[in-house]
Amino acid sequence: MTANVPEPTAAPADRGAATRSALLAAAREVFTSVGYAQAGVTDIVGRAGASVGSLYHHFTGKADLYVTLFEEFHQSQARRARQAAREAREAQPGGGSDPRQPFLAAARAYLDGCLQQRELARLFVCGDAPPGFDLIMRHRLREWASRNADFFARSAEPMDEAVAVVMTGALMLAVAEVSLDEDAGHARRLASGVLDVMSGIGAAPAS
Amino acid sequence: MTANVPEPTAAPADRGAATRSALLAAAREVFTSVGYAQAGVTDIVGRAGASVGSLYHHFTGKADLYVTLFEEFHQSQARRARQAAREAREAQPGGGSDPRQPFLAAARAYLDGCLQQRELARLFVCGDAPPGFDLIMRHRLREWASRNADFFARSAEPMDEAVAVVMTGALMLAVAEVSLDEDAGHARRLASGVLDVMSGIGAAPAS
DNA sequence: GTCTATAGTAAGATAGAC
DNA sequence: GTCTATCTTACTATAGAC
Repeated sequence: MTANVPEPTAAPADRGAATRSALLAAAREVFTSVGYAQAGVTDIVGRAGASVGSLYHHFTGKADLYVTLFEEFHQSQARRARQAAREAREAQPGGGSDPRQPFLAAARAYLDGCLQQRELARLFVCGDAPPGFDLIMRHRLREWASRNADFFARSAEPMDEAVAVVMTGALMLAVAEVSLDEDAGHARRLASGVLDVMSGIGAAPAS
Repeated sequence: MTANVPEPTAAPADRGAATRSALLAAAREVFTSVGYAQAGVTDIVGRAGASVGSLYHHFTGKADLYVTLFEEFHQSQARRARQAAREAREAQPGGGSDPRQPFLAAARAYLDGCLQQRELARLFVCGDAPPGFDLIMRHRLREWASRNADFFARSAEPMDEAVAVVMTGALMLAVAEVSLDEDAGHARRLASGVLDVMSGIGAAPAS
């Protein structure tokens, strides 16, 4: 019960977490301003008020810093999208009248998030990334879309793989084009247009 | 008219071209076996029977070697696709009965090429590439699809940009998935499925 | 004009003290 | 957990022979 030493065990642990956060924040600033390749590890630790050794204690290296930034961004995006899908599902009149609406709402939320956090989103699609990153991003979006597209499965057979590829591919390029577009208005219209086109894909051909 | 010295000026020039070809062939072998990052320039020039200086005479560096391999692959693919589009257009009964058929034939030819040159195609989508490469590849496929999708424009308004994004994105991911798939049969079926889905995209919604 | 051999350089990664 | 000093690696560039 010593009042002079508040949480003697918790404080040091928080200090590590604070360093980690500072490193991530600094990395975000440096990466978005000069790009990944140009960014030096020394620049990042300098801005974070930390040192090279700290960086390699918390992360495996520069690439890990970059990937971690993306993982956090993607998780945040997925949260928004999940929320939007839930609202769209509840807003529907009947039971499962149109299982595609939640997915489209989620995709719209994802694209909206890219528009709102434009600078960060641009970092991940500009092509200046650690080797193998686009594979990681592709995998994340692939599993995200496949999971959400399970809404389709409830209607008929277990969701055609080809439809998932088309949907995911379209979304991936839309994310890139929207994020890189200088004209915000044009980007917004493009996002809407892509969603319109995607909404027609599930339509059964009158065979 | 000296018969003893056949083309005294052409022979040295051919020698340079031969070195260049040898370097490209060696780079292809090394990259496809150990990947881009792991490949050393010394490995490449060693296998080519050339030297580091030769490499930097013909190319700007290791990245240029990789990009050149892709440009040649893509050009070859585009040639095949153009041929397939022409045949599809000529095979059509009426005049411009369905402007989508040539595009779909071209896309099918592109995917077929990836299946036939699987090892090389895999190199470009595995994620192990010089920084900024996926941006180059995206740009090439984007302009290729936009050019081919002009077939759509002949029917109504100047080709919706959103449709182009969906088509290109779908094709890009299909190329990646098909190239990386271990099971050749599954890859072939997936390619067909994606083309089927794409063929339904242009269909006018009954508004 | 083409190639060999050698040195430069820069940046990320690590070892070990505090 | 944090830091400083050091190292290693591999791409890049250049000088000079054929």
